[in-house]
Amino acid sequence: MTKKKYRREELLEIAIDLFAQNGYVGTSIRDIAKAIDRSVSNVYHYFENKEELWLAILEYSVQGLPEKLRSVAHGEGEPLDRFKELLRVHLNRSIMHRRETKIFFIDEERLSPKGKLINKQIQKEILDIYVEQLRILQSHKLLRTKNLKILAFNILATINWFLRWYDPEGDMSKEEVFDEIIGFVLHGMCSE
Amino acid sequence: MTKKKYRREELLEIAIDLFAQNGYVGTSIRDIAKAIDRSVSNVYHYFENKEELWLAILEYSVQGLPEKLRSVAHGEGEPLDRFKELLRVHLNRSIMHRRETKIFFIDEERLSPKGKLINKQIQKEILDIYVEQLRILQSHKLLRTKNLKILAFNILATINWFLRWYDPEGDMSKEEVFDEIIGFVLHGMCSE
DNA sequence: GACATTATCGATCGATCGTTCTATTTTCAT
DNA sequence: ATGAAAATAGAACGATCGATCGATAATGTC
Repeated sequence: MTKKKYRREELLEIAIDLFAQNGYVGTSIRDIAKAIDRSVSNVYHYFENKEELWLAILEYSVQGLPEKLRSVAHGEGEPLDRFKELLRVHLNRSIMHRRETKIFFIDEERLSPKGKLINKQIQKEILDIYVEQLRILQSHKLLRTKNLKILAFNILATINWFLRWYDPEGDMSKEEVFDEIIGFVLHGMCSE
Repeated sequence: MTKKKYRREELLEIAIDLFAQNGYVGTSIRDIAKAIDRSVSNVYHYFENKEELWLAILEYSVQGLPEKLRSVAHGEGEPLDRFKELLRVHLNRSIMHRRETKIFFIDEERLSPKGKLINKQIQKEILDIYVEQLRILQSHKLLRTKNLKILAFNILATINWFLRWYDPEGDMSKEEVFDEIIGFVLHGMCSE
């Protein structure tokens, strides 16, 4: 039982690596099988087809993100502090699931209708969480704009883009970078 | 003479459409040929191979972006006004070359070393332009952070992400959205 | 130890991929 | 009008793709 899970998750791990590096279309079942030194049929033994494998990865990692964000958003404390915590948790989760998060944003247009739907749905869930939190901040007169949706998009832009440039081996610590990003989201680039 | 250019650019236009929609790996030469109702060999008559076609698209559209941004950045006026204009021109250019800009950011990892190099180079050029302008603003004590590179990344995040969510058919005009984004970049989400 | 289940493999399928080849038509300068 | 050059088409190549098949090996249950 645990053995079965284990061998299956080994496959998932390898697939995550390859998908993150070469994308959905750019990764073949043979690539995955070769990388883990198994046969092609072995992959099909654990996953019905290529897209189910892809979706299993999403389920394996990204799918839990909305729930996690919600639990933080609905926590205690000052609204603005909660929002900062939301950003921090989101950033942290992105970096902990770096590969899966990358996968989530590449080749999204190349999935089947079912896959596309799931992808879009998760993205919408996350957007809604942010819009909801922004609405609370707005009711406290803490925001400088009333276009909550665009504001949420801009915030998510900053969060989702950072995986593209952040280098874990760089000279800045994770926390420093997070503070920098959160500062930007809250106050932008200007000093006054 | 113009005929040759014309037929070649017809091909480019179709290729841009398909690449933007299905990505580099997701678009076959046959797809392109079929879409424009020509033969596969005809495509190879105008472009040496698939990647040269891809690079021709970059040259055709995106390659001119750094030059354009530089000309705006080196223009006249107050530094902060110049920077706003820089953002506006960049956003406008993105939306005018919507498909090509999308192409520029998808499948970048799946190119040959040569293609990857060109892609990275253009991105670095653009980043440098922003860092340079931010340095000027910093010397005028207009910035709230000293991490210019991270700040530039965050700004570019907002600009480059907006193509993912902006709907030209939506109820907000282009200019309204631009103002919203520029406001976010300058002052973030908070009112004070 | 017998037996059903699970895991794994190699071979193979038809489809499609990027690319090349040869041949034919069209265009254009002379 | 003629001949070179450019444009186009169709067939084919070897490689690879996702997926399936039947057979074999490993595992767990009774």
